[in-house]
Amino acid sequence: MPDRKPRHPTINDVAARAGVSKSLVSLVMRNAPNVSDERRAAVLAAAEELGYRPNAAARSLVRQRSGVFGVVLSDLHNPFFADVADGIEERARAEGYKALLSSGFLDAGREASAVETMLQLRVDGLILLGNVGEVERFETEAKTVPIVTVSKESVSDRIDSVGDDDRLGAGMLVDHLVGLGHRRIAYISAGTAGGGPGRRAGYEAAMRSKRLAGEIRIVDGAFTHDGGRAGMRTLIESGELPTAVMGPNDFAAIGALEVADAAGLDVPGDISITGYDNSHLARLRRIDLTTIAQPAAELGRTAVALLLERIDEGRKQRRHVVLAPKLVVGTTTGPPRDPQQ
Amino acid sequence: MPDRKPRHPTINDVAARAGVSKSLVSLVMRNAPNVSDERRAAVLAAAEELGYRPNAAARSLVRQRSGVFGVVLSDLHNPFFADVADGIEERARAEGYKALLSSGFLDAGREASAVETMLQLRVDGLILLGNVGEVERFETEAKTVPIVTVSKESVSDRIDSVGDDDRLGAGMLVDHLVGLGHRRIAYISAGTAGGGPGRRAGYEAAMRSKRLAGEIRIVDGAFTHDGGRAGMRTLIESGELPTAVMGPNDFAAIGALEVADAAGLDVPGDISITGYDNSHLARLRRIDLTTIAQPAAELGRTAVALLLERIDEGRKQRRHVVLAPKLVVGTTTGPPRDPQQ
DNA sequence: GCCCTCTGTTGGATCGTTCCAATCCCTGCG
DNA sequence: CGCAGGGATTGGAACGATCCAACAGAGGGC
Repeated sequence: MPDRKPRHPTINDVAARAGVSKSLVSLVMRNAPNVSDERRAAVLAAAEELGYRPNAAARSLVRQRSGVFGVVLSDLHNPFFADVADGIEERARAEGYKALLSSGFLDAGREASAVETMLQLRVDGLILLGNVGEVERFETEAKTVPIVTVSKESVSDRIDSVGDDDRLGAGMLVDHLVGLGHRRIAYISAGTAGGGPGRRAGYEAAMRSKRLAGEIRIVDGAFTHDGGRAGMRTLIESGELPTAVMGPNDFAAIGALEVADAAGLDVPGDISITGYDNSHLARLRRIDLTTIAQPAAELGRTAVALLLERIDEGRKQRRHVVLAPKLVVGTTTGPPRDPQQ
Repeated sequence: MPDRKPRHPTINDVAARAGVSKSLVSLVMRNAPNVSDERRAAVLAAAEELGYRPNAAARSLVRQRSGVFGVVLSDLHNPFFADVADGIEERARAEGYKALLSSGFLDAGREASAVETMLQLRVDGLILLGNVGEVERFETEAKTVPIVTVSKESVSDRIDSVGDDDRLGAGMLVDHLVGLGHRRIAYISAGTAGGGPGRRAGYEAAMRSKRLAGEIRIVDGAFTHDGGRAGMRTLIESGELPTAVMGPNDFAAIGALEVADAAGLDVPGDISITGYDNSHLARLRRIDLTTIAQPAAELGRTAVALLLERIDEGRKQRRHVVLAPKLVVGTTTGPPRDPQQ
């Protein structure tokens, strides 16, 4: 069979061509000092001619570190995660690490399998972005690799986390709405993924502290467009429309917004809608959602910093970093038509 | 120093604990036949107890294949790429491969470095999604790894590609606009990335075939929100507003839309706007962009299929697969206010 | 002239797997 | 009873890098 697929040249091929030992090639590749200029040049030339490229698998095997951080994000379509990923990559690169991503497709099983892949690759650190499944599943693996979750507080003391204060953020939205005169404020819930539980708890707590415990109303949804749609449909079909609806994130809030639009409801006249994340989706002029801004890139950078603390400084005890959320008022909220006393 | 970080257990640790040879552990792990039930059970139990996880680096080193496809996407924020990535992952998984992603951050240098990382990892195939740089840079590496570009036709005969017919798609938009009565149709260009050149060429060709060569007008932009904004601003500030503007993709078109809105222009009354991709952004009710639908998931699946043809069937000659674009009419296009003869 | 240091270079062991050939044990058949 | 054949198991040689101890040669100091 002619035209066999050429094999990758190895360090030995380069050594033979440059007339030096493989050790010297290795030194040149890692550009170590104490290599004579002529040999260095010869090795580089040989490598160039052969199209040599170090084999990361072999390197990682002997060095016992891969120089890679794995990022498993729950949903590639959520722009908020893209912002966080930017922050991760930026910081990782600055520290000499690569970031490799994998999607969990909003499914606990596929998420776990993505994590498994990363662990088999022996990543030097693992970042879970808005993961769907229970963080504690990875308790055991955290003994050998540092793991950080973003937007979801971990209760394991081997797993670090970084997020904004979801309870506080949700509370700020309730305060904002109540300040406008709302009382019947519903919440579209999104299960246990990411900041779901915290936001929901924040909503409930804030409602209670405003003496609106009786008005607490939670419908099922999800962190997706469709999830928001479903939640809003439930509310409309119930016949008892609240005057305001809080979505678990921007994505879902926009779904809710669309259903409201389609039902002929005026936003915010008939109903106010809020999101969470301040993704650039929310900032589209025609959407202009009232929402909570999370410092996405900062979240990403911090996640990397937490990994580095464990790797370089050998930190052993858990850290949970909480960043401050910020209210962003758009045009999807306003006073209710008939102010309630 | 107490509490040393535990090392990963190896196949030898499992073998010792189960009282068998490492070879047998290897056989069990790959669940080979001809292993007695009792030994198999013993090995699995030992592996479980130790939390054994195969080391992908070691495996890939000896097997000379990693079981991984690398995906370098130019922009994590572009929802169109997320759709394509879904298709890639789906098909890869079905074929027993993993897909790992890396972002090129819309920068040729960082893109090249992401590709380099993938190559060092010895991925079994590489997919470039809407890449910014010249595909031909990777001509040499394509000798050892199959490479497919999505949304950008390659002129190298070692690199396959899959995309929709950008020229045709752009032509369909021109036809649509001309059919509505438009003549002064401008195009916001986005350089050489992804389908840029094809779409632009399609626009120019269609204008000419409609005998509107004299109306061809191209302003600089980019495949981003800001790129579309800048293009639209240029048009507005020129004082000579066209009656229709075509964006190079949805993202940019929406940026243009926002600038038009902000300038108090009625869309489509004063100006019609079109995009490209039919990303779910375009389908937001409040946006409802006229655009061209690309079969995103199908693009992704096809990209994987092309890799597999090279890997499994040893195909050597180049293939370029072109899928059919489809016009999706929204409410951002309509007849011009003063129909031009 | 001898020893010591420093610079530059080298071979061999090693990382954790897979693969291959070799071995061992058992069963059935002539 | 001997032997072929098959199933189950094993040790050792890869794979392609890094790291370490060792060493050659050039000066320098005494």
